[in-house]
Amino acid sequence: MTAHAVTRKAASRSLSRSLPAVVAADAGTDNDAIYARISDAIAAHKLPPGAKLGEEALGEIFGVSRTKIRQALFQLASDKLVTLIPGRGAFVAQPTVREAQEVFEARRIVEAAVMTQFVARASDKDIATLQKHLAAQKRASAAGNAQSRNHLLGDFHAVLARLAGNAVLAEIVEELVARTSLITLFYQNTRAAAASLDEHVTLMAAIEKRDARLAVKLMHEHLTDVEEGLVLKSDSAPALTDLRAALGAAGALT
Amino acid sequence: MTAHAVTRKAASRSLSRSLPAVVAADAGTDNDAIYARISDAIAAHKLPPGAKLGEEALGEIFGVSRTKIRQALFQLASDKLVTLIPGRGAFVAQPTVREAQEVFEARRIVEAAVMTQFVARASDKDIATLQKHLAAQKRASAAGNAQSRNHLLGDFHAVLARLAGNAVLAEIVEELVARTSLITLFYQNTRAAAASLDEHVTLMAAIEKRDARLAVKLMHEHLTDVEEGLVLKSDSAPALTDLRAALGAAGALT
DNA sequence: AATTTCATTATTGTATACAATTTTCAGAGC
DNA sequence: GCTCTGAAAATTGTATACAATAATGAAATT
Repeated sequence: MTAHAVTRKAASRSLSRSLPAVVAADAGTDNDAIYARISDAIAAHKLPPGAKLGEEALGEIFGVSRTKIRQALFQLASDKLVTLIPGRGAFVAQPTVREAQEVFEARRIVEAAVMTQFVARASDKDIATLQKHLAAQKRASAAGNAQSRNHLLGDFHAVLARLAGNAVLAEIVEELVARTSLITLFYQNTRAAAASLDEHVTLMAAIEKRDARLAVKLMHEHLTDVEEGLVLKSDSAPALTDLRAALGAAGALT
Repeated sequence: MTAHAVTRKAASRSLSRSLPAVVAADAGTDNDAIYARISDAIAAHKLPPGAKLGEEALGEIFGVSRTKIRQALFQLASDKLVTLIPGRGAFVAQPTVREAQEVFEARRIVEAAVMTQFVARASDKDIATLQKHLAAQKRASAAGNAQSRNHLLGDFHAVLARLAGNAVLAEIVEELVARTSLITLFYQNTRAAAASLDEHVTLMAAIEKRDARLAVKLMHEHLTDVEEGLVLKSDSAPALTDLRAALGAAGALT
């Protein structure tokens, strides 16, 4: 009984699951497929912060009972993507300015360390993997696919962390990246995503030269740049959304 | 609808809930009281790694249905204290050597940063809070209460992180501290806990002098010392335990 | 005697049913 | 017209029931 099975989160969260696949339609109702679909919808800005996530409504959309929906919602809450208000239900989280700052501060700390480790330990194959990922970012950006591009821009950090070799740190980064995507929705992003891509390119160059000090410095600046691109949005969003539309109806009877 | 309620984890995990309280007996069956009781039992080494956590058995002990037990188990799995094997059930996690190393590496990175921030931002009141906590550690140690002492030794790090002002980092530290307590069970701790206490005292001195550089260095060394105090245990534990005994029977009909 | 097979038992996974709470909104009162 | 009250509706919280899967153990076969 060595028993080191998935701890659920590890299996589900992996942002790095291949990019295109079927984006909208029915992607099965496997246990954490529901988690992934809601999470993706939030990351893709289909579900605005504050949106009510009714259990029965979600159950109808996914064609499962409230039981599984609740599981997914609890997990999303544990990842801070959803806020549970006892007796009232689940809502897409609305990160505060303070929380946003703290997330970026945490990312600078953790990802700087991750970068150091990556440059020190990475094999040529690891670097090649990262290069291919960067190429995919460029393609999505050139193709004008904003959703895919944004997903990949965040995923780049997750992949880098995973390749750095410390799974504990990698999971922390993945969680923080997911929260960041929610933050970028809630606060206007004045900087073009193109700037982020450029910085990834510069970062990659430092990595290829195995210049750890430079790479860490660039990562730090990159994250600060992204944070500074955010500004407190004037007011808040509508908060009421058609769940079925946002999640790309897949449930029973149309 | 500002709606920033508890996200469940935040409310439940806080190691810092006051120390003594009722340790064994029935501490209610509030939603996350169950999480806390199981978590504490693991941290207190009442439930050995590998122990089966049957849903029905736990339900009887706590006097609730499997529904709530399942919630708690999922949450524990998300915190890596419990391993869920699909179709087989829940077991107290058995951290690998690799995982243990990664946790300590992560702690060094995060807690060094936390220390920097604490020294920079802490008010005199914050430092006093920490001093009082250190006094409690000394008392528990002097009293020979191993369980309370161990709890407080870990809690010290969590309190420090919480006082440093970044809630995101604080939660990460709390999670890592909880995992550490599980690790220290699975691997022999050759270093006496007294050594840990000594290092906390030294750490506190550096903090009082507001010597950030020294405090960070000491924190780094402290965590490395603790890690080096661990050795791969000869073989594994019994893995079969009487749940009711471990959790301090509180359920119905004795 | 050891191993395989298969029915039995136990446990987990999911759905449904019921209880408790909150929301909604009509109507009374000011 | 506005606010307060309270019953009805809707939604969440919890328990139970059923289905599916895994563990157990006895009988049969080699």
